Amino acid sequence: ISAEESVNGLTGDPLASQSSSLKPPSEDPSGGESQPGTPLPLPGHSGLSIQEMVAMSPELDTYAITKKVKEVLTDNNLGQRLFGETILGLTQGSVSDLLARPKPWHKLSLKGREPFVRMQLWLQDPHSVEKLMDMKRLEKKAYMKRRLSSLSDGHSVDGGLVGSEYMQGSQSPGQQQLKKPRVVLGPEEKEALKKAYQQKPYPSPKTIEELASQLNLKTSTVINWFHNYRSRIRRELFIEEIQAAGGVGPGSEAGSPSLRGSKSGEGDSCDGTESEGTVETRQSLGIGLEDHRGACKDHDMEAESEAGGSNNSPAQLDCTATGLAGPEASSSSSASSTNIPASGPARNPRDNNLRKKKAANLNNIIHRLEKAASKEDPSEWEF
DNA sequence: TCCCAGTCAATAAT
DNA sequence: ATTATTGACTGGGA
Repeated sequence: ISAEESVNGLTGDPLASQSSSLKPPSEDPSGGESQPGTPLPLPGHSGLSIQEMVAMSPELDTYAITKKVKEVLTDNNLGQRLFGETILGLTQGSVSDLLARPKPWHKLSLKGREPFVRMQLWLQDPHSVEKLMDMKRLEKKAYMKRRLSSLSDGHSVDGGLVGSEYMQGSQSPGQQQLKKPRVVLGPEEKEALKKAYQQKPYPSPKTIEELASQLNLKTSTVINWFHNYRSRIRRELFIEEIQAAGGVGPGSEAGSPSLRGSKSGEGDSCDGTESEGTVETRQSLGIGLEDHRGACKDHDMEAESEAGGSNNSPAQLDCTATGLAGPEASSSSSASSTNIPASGPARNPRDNNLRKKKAANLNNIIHRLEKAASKEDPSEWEF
């Protein structure tokens, strides 16, 4: 009991970033008063806003922090939803992502560092756990209350809250179907997109358009997919960087690029008959992990190679759909014919599609370099 | 405009 | 019930 959280004076907070429009859900767990845009309780501390603290934070070991946080949470049976909502001001999904794949401190933007600073602060707080547990109890109580009242009272309670609408229902008078159906790409579509990515991480609008129509997807979906894929690949690399450097735990050496296999899964296997290794990817994590940000300038220039492709540099196979319906085809994917990967035996038990990711990233880098090289003076090539 | 970093939020997977 | 995944959105850059 005793929810003695000294909410203290709100830290001025000049401009609350964060705008977010409506946020219907987000039930407010009992009494706790919290504004949608409020920077969160934020541990007492001096009267600094987090932003200020982030700005002067000394460089934290994000990996160690997330590791510790995960440990504390599991040890005490605290879920990441509660933790995220209460301590970080983030949703469960974001927390999960953050804890599982923290980016190294130096690659984080100011905003991106914020959650880590909050976590650090939380870890330092001697009562961190108790406070969270209190919150949990509080929530449970509120939940029980609701249940009980709806049970004994037999019905609706809250006076108008939540206007969530279901959708579905095909018809309904004047309906605006305001409830995104949530696009879900089928395995084949992802497959095709990945393939396209490997040849061209930065497809031209033309190519995107083409992919979209071939896969029967909205253009924006394809664009989004590329954006997401690129950044997620990038992130994977960051992780490697951390693990390779960290001296934590037994073993863990620097030098031998041994990587624990990520989950298998991922049907994938792009290599067709053609050889196996994708180009020489033999970079034993040594390349420039620098942050060549802002070093390259670029003008546009896209060399497109369509069909007849005869150019290509690295190894590559034909692109376009992977045994996908042709151009049109109404059909609604789904079902799918468990495609038969044609190339019979996937002779590759030891997948490690991690290599592939690296290769893809190399292509990515190459892409940028080429762009920079094609025009303008090569300022500085750093290697 | 395109890109990216951060997130959200629906829904898959455990 | 939680945690993991992922298409889409937002805001900042250039």
